Amino acid sequence: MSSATHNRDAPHLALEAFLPYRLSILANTVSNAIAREYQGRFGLTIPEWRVMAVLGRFGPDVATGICERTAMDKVTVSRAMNRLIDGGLVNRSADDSDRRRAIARLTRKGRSVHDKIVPVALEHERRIVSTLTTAEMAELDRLLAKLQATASANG
Amino acid sequence: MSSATHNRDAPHLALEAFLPYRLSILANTVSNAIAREYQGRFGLTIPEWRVMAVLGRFGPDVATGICERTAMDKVTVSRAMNRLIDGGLVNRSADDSDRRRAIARLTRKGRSVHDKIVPVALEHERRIVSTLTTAEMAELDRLLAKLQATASANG
DNA sequence: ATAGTTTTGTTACACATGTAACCAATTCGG
DNA sequence: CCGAATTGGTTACATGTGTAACAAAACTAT
Repeated sequence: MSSATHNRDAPHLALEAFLPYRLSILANTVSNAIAREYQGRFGLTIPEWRVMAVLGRFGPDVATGICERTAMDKVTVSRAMNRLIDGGLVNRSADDSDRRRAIARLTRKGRSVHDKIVPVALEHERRIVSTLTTAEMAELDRLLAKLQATASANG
Repeated sequence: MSSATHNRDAPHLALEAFLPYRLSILANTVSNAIAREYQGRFGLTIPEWRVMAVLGRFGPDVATGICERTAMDKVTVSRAMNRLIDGGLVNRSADDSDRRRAIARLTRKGRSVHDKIVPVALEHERRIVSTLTTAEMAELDRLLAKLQATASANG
């Protein structure tokens, strides 16, 4: 096993304290843990589940709307939607007033799957934040919002 | 444009407040912003830069060690290392006491690139956290550590 | 009306990724 | 010792991803 000491005489990045790195690890750990559940039980990928969550949360929507709400690429959304349609979880109907647009909505089956996953996802989140006090949760909320605002602006 | 109101009478997930989702967006926003800089200027991918950061931070190491420190898959590390070796940024020498192991280290060129990127990465991080007070930074640090510990345990 | 532009969504391509299978070196058990 | 299990690392395959090119529909403005 190599030493845990770091180089003192050269510039280096304290990776274990570097915010982008920590955020990335944390986000992956959390997302993957939840994803395992709905991938195993329902065969859904992360983009697929996100599309369903948006439809369940905000009602029928066009692909562009889902892009905005999920921050996912439109290609990713397009493909996720097609897989959901193949699986019978979502259907799509043309918008008569603008035939480029296709309005997606959860099917009865899709709604049923959605309603089964939501509690699982919420329970998972609850477990993860369960070590935080109410005040800490509020503070986390505030800090994440602040960071996101700055990061988006600098993007 | 569809309404911003949500479904009140069915279970739904308030995506915009859902922690895994927010973490994922934030981590991607931040990582991509920094990645653009070292991809554009040095042609490095995120895994490649992470390998270099670990070698610069902790000194020569075997692939397994890098996997542990970065939480990246061993295949990802293997490929990133090979690209770095092709580019002359890293070299590898067999460990005589265990010839399965190959110890990677930054070349002079690799060290030079590393030393150019570190300040850029730190400056980027500084910009992002610059809206936080010292107390908020400390709190963020604490909260992320707490979340990571719980998430890892539940993984 | 109609040419040019914008918007919505899909397809083609190039590339990154993880799982699983694999090879080679080492260690473990008898 | 010697075969079996383990470990370090790479390769093959299937899949996921984003950029760019594209097609179709709808605006815009003469």
